[in-house]
Amino acid sequence: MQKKGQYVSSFGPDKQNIYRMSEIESFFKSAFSVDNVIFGFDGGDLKVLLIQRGAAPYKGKWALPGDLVYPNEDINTAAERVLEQLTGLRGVYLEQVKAFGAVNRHPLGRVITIAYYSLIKISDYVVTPASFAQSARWHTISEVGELAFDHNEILDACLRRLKHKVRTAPIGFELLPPKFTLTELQQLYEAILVEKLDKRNFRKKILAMNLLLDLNELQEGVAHRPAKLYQFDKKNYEQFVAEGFSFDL
Amino acid sequence: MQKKGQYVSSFGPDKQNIYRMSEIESFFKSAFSVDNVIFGFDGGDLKVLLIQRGAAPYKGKWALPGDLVYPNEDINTAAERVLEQLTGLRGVYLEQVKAFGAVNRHPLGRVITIAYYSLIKISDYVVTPASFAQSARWHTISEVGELAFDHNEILDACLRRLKHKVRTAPIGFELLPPKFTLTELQQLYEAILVEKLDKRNFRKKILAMNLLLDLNELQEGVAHRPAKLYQFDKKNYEQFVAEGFSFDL
DNA sequence: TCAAAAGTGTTCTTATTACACCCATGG
DNA sequence: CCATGGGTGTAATAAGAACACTTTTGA
Repeated sequence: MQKKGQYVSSFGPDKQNIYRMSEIESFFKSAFSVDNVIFGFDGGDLKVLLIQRGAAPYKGKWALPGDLVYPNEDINTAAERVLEQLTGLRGVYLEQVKAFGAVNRHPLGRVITIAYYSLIKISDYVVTPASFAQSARWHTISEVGELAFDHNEILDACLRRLKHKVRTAPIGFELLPPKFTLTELQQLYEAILVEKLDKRNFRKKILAMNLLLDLNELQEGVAHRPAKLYQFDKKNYEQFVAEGFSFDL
Repeated sequence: MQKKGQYVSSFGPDKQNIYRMSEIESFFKSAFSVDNVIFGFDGGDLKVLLIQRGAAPYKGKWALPGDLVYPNEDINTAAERVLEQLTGLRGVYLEQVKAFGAVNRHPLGRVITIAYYSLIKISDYVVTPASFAQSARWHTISEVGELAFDHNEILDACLRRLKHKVRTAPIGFELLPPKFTLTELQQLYEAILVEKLDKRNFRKKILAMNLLLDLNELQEGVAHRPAKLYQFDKKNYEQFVAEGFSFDL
């Protein structure tokens, strides 16, 4: 550990010569990456999109999709790029969670990674022809085994963040098709929160928010009473927020 | 932007030769830093400890204390080191918030920073002889002006996190001396939340949690009825958490 | 006519809010 | 004896939890 007084402070108040390479070059032998926990929902389970590694280290292991951040690329852009390269999707919900920076988290060098999660409609995802995408598969959250690197820890942190966020912001809809039934919505929440919810209380609460647009359409071809279809009313939500409303489920 | 199929994925499933320097060396021309929002409370205002920069860039501007992360140092360790070098304190509350990685956030190179905040008892802080610490001053949060780099954005993010966390975990006590009155505790919450609280309701709620140990001691030397002194009961808190309790104010 | 999921209200309990006066001390 | 902040309880309202039966469809 450095002794007191050598403090640098974002290139330091006291270090005039911070750019002498003899002093500073070792700081530039590191890299940063982004890793993206891509969540999907198939009507029953919450899923995460993992790729199987084709090269060492951790060859054959499942891992989160990620990549090194390019020198001229914002970290958010890097996360969007990883998502788009794997799924072809743009403009989906994406949130940074935190950085993971243990010294030995990557066996081949010092790599700090920034963890993101994104929410996609699983039906929008089609396997792209790119070779890396061939090795991608959806995994049910509860059945994810041991992952490469510190990716289990990253997945856990993103899951915790999602569980919290889904109760305080209307982001659950990002995982559903544009038209959905109240039961589908409830099952989504139950899958994320890992908790059964009371049907009547759930419907009462969500409908009272006035965020769902009743499409006056019904399910078709189901062997039971067809459910009404709803859509998330984003315009209303934004107006309510402007008036001081905050989503709370 | 890279074209599809060149995806690397934490050194990639498909890149056998990722370590050929011709391909990868440009990723290692970056650095990471930590920046630490050190909060304190003086009985009236929430404060943040800033340092005045003595060198370009942003010479003379106030900035968050921070430093580059050493090649063999965990990021949390780096944040602890920054805190200790500036304040002499160890083992205080410290939490990572998120990474900031805009390409041009640092004018002299590509530096991604990981933001932390910490909570210290302002009375424990004494200016250390180290030269960098001479330039450190406590600033009332509401009076912080324009800071160096993207430090206003970082401060805002840490403040938002603190506001949330202080309601869901008993971390407010980290900012108070070991013995405190209920009014001091309430004023702390009011300063952080920027909101007046009802005295009776606040006391009822906090005392009902059984987290405060009544020390059977009174304030001395005050020109009014002396208040009872309390202490945070960490043992009780940990036991309650184990039993399923969660702090909520 | 059966199976399967949709849809719908009320009661009870718990938490939140609003609010005003007497008390103990030092100056 | 005055000024200052400490300390206390209750009633009204709102939010959350528990709970069961009828409806509509396809097979």
